[in-house]
Amino acid sequence: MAQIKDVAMRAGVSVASVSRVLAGHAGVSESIRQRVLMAVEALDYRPDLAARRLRSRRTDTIGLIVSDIRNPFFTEVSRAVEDVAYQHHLRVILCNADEDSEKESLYLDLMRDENVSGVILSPTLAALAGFRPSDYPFPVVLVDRCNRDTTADAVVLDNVDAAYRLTTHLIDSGYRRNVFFYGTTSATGRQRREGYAAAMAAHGLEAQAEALPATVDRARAAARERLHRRPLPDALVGSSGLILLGLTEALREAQVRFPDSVALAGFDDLPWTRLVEPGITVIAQPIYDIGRAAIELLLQRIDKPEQAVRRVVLRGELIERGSSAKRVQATGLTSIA
Amino acid sequence: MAQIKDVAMRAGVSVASVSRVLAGHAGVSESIRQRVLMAVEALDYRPDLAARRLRSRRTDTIGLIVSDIRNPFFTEVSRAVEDVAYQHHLRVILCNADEDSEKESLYLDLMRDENVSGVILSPTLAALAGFRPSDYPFPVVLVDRCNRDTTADAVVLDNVDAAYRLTTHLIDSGYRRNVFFYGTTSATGRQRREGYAAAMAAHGLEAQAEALPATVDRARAAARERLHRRPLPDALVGSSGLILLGLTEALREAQVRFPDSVALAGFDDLPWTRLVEPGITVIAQPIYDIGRAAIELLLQRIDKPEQAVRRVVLRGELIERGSSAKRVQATGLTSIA
DNA sequence: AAAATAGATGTAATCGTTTACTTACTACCG
DNA sequence: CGGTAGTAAGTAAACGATTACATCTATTTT
Repeated sequence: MAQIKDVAMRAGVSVASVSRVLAGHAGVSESIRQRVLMAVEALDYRPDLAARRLRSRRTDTIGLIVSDIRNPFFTEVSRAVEDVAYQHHLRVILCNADEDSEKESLYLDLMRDENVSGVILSPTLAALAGFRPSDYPFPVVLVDRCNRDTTADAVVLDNVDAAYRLTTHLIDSGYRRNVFFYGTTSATGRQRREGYAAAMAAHGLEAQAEALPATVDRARAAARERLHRRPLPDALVGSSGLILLGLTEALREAQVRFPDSVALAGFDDLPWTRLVEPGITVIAQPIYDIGRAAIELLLQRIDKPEQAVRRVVLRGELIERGSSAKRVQATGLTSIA
Repeated sequence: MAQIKDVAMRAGVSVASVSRVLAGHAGVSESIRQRVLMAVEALDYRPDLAARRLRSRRTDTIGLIVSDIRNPFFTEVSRAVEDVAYQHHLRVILCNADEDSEKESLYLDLMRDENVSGVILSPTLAALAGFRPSDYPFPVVLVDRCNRDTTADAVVLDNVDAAYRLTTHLIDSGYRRNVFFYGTTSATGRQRREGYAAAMAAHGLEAQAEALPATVDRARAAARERLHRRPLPDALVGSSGLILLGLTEALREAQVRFPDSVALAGFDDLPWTRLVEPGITVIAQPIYDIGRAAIELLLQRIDKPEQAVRRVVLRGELIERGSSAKRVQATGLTSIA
């Protein structure tokens, strides 16, 4: 394997010059530049990254810590992050913290060991409470989750507003007894519940929110249980893609047709929400953009560590489908046997 | 930041002893061992990974190169790989090659630069043709895609057999004019087409296979086109989860009900295949197991580079659902206006 | 009891870069 | 014309571990 000194020798220059050419530093004559590049080419020289990282104290690596890459939201975020990162010659270390704050801080320690240039984090509630960027030896950008009072770079959806609009849409469509299933494990679920509650209150309706861990299984179980209680809800609302999936499965399983018996709506415009007849009304998040904004914020922060803290809030788009079709006013006939 | 010499000083031993204790090497007395561990604890010492990697020439990092992490198949594979890798204190570098052989070899070069311990690769056709593990400076395990004559560690599904069983099931259920939509960009699609063709031939039926790039959009377009031609197929079969999704969208869009007008079946037991009424018949792949087998194979290969080449073939499970329900024998009445 | 061996520990070389510092040269200015 | 910048290139000292090799002690062997 060719080393930098081999290149230097072949080009008839010092190793310092080779290093300078490769780093793109100014102040190196064109003739040396050319000779070095030719030698690099001829020897197929590739710098040893371990040595470079040791000496330069930079790793050009970032960490991405999410709860679970299998959650389609984070899948898409990770794809965006990786696209942009690789374009900037950065590596990405992906970590699944499984909504477990212990695992999360384990991974954050790992990031320190790796001496990463920065981290994109979708924090657990524990990490978010009293989160201070200065507690970490690297820049951190929060994604998807962030409290109102958190002072850190962050990219989030307008959760409260989106849930408010979704709920209002249901009410306007004639559904009044709307039950909101939300994840308690993250700040996002709480904020969406808040928007839901506000919309219900604005119409003089009683909020019924069911708190649960944000998994498909738990959502299915909770919905199943709720469908056995009376009075039956007018609509079920899921605060995330996973929860919405669980709700949908429960309705199918109980053979409750929507929107005839119970309407349905939720978050995340995943392919299946279009396929399930008659289509599910959702708030579509610009997920790829969220990921891209996060990595771009991080790149800027790495570049200018002292720059003012910034928060990017993206707007969710309401997509109306059959699952929340305007209710035919035949009150009293909507309950199932 | 504490260094190894600080630890050595505090423990009253040499740096070599500290290194040996941390590496878990034998031949170090219990008393020194204890003193070192206490000093490490007291100073919160964390070894510098760049230095370690430079000197030891090992990175404890592996590469995972797939076409697109957003493909649920690879999402699940990556989760399995990461789970096992982190358990073994290995980092994972994830790369999306987008089914582009140029990008793929770019990433393979990157793996060389990173001096990874090994790579798990879902190869493009170009990479697979004449693939030789010895062409790479690191061990490679193939996943999902592999030719009959490829001599390399690999983990794949019994593609030919699975497609054969799926097709036979359709034929047995009364569907004879079955059109197979398969991806040409990977070896997997071709193998599944082979199984399909064999099953059709075994029943004296004419195979109709539509080749296309394995994306949702292309599959939807191809199916849409086919649904405008006459005679209408008895069944559509998709050779992957993405293709099956495209087919399903096309059927919905054309308002063709399945299985009444046209039956439907395919690969990958994704959550939505259960939700779409009346459920879609699929071959379920043990995806997590595929990923786990791949990383385990890689770990063993790293451990014993000279070990014989191994191939793990996992069996797909046929899950029958409504989309391929036994046809009511009312021949001639199945075409739509 | 001397020699050989094994085992624990320490010393210092090494991994392959980047970069601070030195040197050489040129050009400009008073 | 001497002195002073300014620029381009080179020399060698980091970076912080691991590990080959040397050393020392204790034990076994002859």
